[in-house]
Amino acid sequence: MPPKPKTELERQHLRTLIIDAARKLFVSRGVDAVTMREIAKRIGYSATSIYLHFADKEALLRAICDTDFLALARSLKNVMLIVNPIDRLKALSNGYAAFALTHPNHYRLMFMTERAPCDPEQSSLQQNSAEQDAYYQLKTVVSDLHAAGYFRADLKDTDLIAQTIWAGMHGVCSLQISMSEDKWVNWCNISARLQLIQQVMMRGLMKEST
Amino acid sequence: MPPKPKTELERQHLRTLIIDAARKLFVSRGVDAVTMREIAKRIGYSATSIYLHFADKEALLRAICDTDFLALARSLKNVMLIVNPIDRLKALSNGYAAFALTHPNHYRLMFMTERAPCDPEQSSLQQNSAEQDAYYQLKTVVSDLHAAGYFRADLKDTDLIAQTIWAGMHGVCSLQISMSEDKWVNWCNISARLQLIQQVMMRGLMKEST
DNA sequence: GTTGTTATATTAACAACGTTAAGTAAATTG
DNA sequence: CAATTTACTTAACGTTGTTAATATAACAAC
Repeated sequence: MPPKPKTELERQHLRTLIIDAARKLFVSRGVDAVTMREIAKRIGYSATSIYLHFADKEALLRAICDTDFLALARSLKNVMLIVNPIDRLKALSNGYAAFALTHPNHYRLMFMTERAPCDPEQSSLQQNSAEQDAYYQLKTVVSDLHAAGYFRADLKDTDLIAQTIWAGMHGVCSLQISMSEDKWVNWCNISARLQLIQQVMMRGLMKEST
Repeated sequence: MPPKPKTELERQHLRTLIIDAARKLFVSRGVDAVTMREIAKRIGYSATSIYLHFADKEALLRAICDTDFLALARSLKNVMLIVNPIDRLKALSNGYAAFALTHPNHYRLMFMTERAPCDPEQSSLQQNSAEQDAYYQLKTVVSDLHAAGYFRADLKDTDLIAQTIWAGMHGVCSLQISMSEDKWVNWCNISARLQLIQQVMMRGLMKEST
């Protein structure tokens, strides 16, 4: 393949090409199949070419994570338009679970794998953006619910509430992803588990009247 | 090293020697450092000798998991003696979290890593044993609480309740293990998160009167 | 006691991985 | 047109998991 002359910011295009190829590999063949050589093959380049765009595999995986975080936030963008905060929280939870269970390998990479901690300074994503930051989306709903007086009187830290709700959903989703085939446990239907954890979160965090 | 004559069931001893060496490696140097060669070095054998006792690395990891599951159940054995089921559930949750957070690498291996599903038939552990099966321990407490009429009227499936409590605890612990260094989220104190999820579970699952 | 046979371990070696070094061809620059 | 730079490739290295080939020691049989 003949080496072309220098290019402007179509370097960026190549970066996203690499990332997309890797993400498709993730989906179709799982984590272990995502090798530098295989990624390169998919885009018609040599494996070493990837190193012209990413310092190492870790950096590439981080970039993939960024893309996935963005995809998650985008998939939740519409539910943020729901006015009623209770309905919005339910829809947000359901959307989160849907993302996790339809993209288990991506979810694994994003939330279940050891990785150099994500630094907002270095990320391409905008923190506290309603369209790019899923955690901010959750925190917004929690804030709205808090302002409307839904939560129990002793609950004042919106971060703490948000992280607890997240933990509940993440617990169900991640157990489903990594252990649902395990015969040791008599697993209940995933829908039932998702429904109950949401109910429990609501009941546990909110005032009785609700 | 001179090859000794055949041995009886001190083969078993060698197996546990390998497993223990690997587990210590897990603790001290993390998942990536656990290579067949490094394990072998620790026990003074050649890497290929391990294959006389385990089919492959997966089988060894599964055996390590078994040992860890047993260790978890053992660490919870004493709390099972608590008579009051509410106190017992609290103690069980706290013990579970303590295990997870003091042995994060083991916890990762047990509950957060892709692995051939554990088949009770092949496991060395006894299912439904109060001393070897942590899930059974949880289910027992849930059953006791259910029998004593603590749970809301619409909750009848003890498996579903147990799995939901588990998911809540697992959610907090696993997020702590894999994301606590992440700067994107303004993480609250882990103790506060553990306390709140337990409260929420109790309130969410049990009758108001409690 | 020599001879097999078997069990236990070793060293060599392979394929696949991430990654670095060295080399090559096209465009740009003086 | 020579020199440099850019974008890539192929070779190669070190480390993995794993298999093949080999060696050594005990036991059994005659």
